Amino acid sequence: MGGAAVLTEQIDPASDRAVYRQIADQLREAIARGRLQEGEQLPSETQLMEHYGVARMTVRNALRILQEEGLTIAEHGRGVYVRARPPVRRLASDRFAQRYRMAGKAAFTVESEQAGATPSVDMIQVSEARPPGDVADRLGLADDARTVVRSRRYSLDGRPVETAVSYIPADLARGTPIADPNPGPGGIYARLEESGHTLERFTEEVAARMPTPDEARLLALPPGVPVFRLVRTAYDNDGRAVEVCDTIMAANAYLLAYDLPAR
Amino acid sequence: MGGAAVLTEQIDPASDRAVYRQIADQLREAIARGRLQEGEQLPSETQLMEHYGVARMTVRNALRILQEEGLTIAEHGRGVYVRARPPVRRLASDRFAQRYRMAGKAAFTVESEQAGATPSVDMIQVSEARPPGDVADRLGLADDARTVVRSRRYSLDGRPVETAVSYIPADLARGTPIADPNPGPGGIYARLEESGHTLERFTEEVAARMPTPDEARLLALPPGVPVFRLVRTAYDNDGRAVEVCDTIMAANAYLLAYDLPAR
DNA sequence: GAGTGGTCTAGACCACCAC
DNA sequence: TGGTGGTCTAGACCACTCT
Repeated sequence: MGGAAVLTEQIDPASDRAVYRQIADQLREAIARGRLQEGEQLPSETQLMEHYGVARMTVRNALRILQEEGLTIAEHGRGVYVRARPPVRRLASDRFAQRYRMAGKAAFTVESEQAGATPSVDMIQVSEARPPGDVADRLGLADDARTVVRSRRYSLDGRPVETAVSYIPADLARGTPIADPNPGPGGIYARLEESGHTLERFTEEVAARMPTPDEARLLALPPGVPVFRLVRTAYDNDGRAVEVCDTIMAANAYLLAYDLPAR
Repeated sequence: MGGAAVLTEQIDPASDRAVYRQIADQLREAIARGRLQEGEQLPSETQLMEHYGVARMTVRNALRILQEEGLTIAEHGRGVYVRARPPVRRLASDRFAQRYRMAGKAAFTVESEQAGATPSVDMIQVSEARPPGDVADRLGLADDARTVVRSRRYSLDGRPVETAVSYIPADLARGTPIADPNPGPGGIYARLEESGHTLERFTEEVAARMPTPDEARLLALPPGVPVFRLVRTAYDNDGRAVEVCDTIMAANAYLLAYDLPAR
């Protein structure tokens, strides 16, 4: 049994608006007004067909729209449900402050503990390779320079939320714990500082788009959820770029917070 | 005539992967490899049906996937095209610096001129009303306090890119140019500073999601393009929140850049 | 086994666009 | 006028979930 109680209105066949859009409008309205609650099941396709007197494809087109908007999630063999919003992590702009690194904690650990969730990391891969052109530019390296490439996936309470690929110039990383899968307490930023590259500032560039199929798979993204692409560059106290981190984040799991001085 | 030259591969009927996904994969691959260039027309539905030997709905399902991913755009009566990416505006974190306001320019004007585009503003509405609860919280106001509400839509070279709604506590705005549709040179921030509220810092909170139908209409968003929701709070030199600005931005038109100190 | 959504077929008529 | 995509019908078979 689905939420058939919401099936009250009918279609206006004289309307210019396509039938499947009218059905989507009515269901969207029911969700917005709370007549369909988070996690609640929508009427089944069969119920919708019978109520509106339309073919199955028309119903499916309506349901597809809601799914594209990120409002619902279809579960094969079970039904269509109002999507429950995952807990959102708020990333504060001081999350790379030195005081956190001093405590021997990596940024992701700090953020997760503040949010009361259990962090985990998997799919760790470390290699040495030529970086993409835009990364080489950000690092101020020649196109054929080599970098240590660290990629990994972060999860919260077992749910994947973000993938990240870091590029560190090979002359800074080669032969140090930075080139090990486990770089030790405080992460690679702590190692960079120990080797004299005190971190002075970061820049972040934030974009948003729909995920590629690979990204959707790695982050277990349901349809209708975009991703943030966040590219962070770390600079040391000589003004040298010492790391570029290219991150893909499930946009429904993050709120990015920044402080801007006005002067 | 569409880009029928890309129709080389066939479907593997023995594969577990659905036929429409295989077709989508092949077309996506052609786009990624540049065999289908930006702005180029894809093979028509008829051509795809004949080449793969499938029904029209199967072809349309494949094309819908690409559209959801933001890769293509269908134009009724013309064809399906590889989406051309609009020029991206990079928003730097110093865009509210006082030196720009001193020159009598509003932030959007400054950004646009840097990008070499012609800015315009329409749908300007100014009213006085109770703000939403989260806005009242950010402004440190009681729930029943009143604010001047300024909403508008920004366009670049005639293309809408962003809508914004500003909330200013009524005691700061009432009876000043801030409550006029045209607040004068430098915008409302200049007016606030003239009345003694020197701006000290801003906070921005950035989220991304798929647009509502209203947002898609106002921003003329094609399918598969998410929006940024950016909520900015302005604080004066007494630490008082003097404005909250709630902005919806076409995510394919913006790149947000921030500086983070490492201290 | 009954009910759900996922995939696919084979048609139909329509609205829009370019020639 | 012919080709394009947009909408809709009426079926079919399948995979998955729950009981």
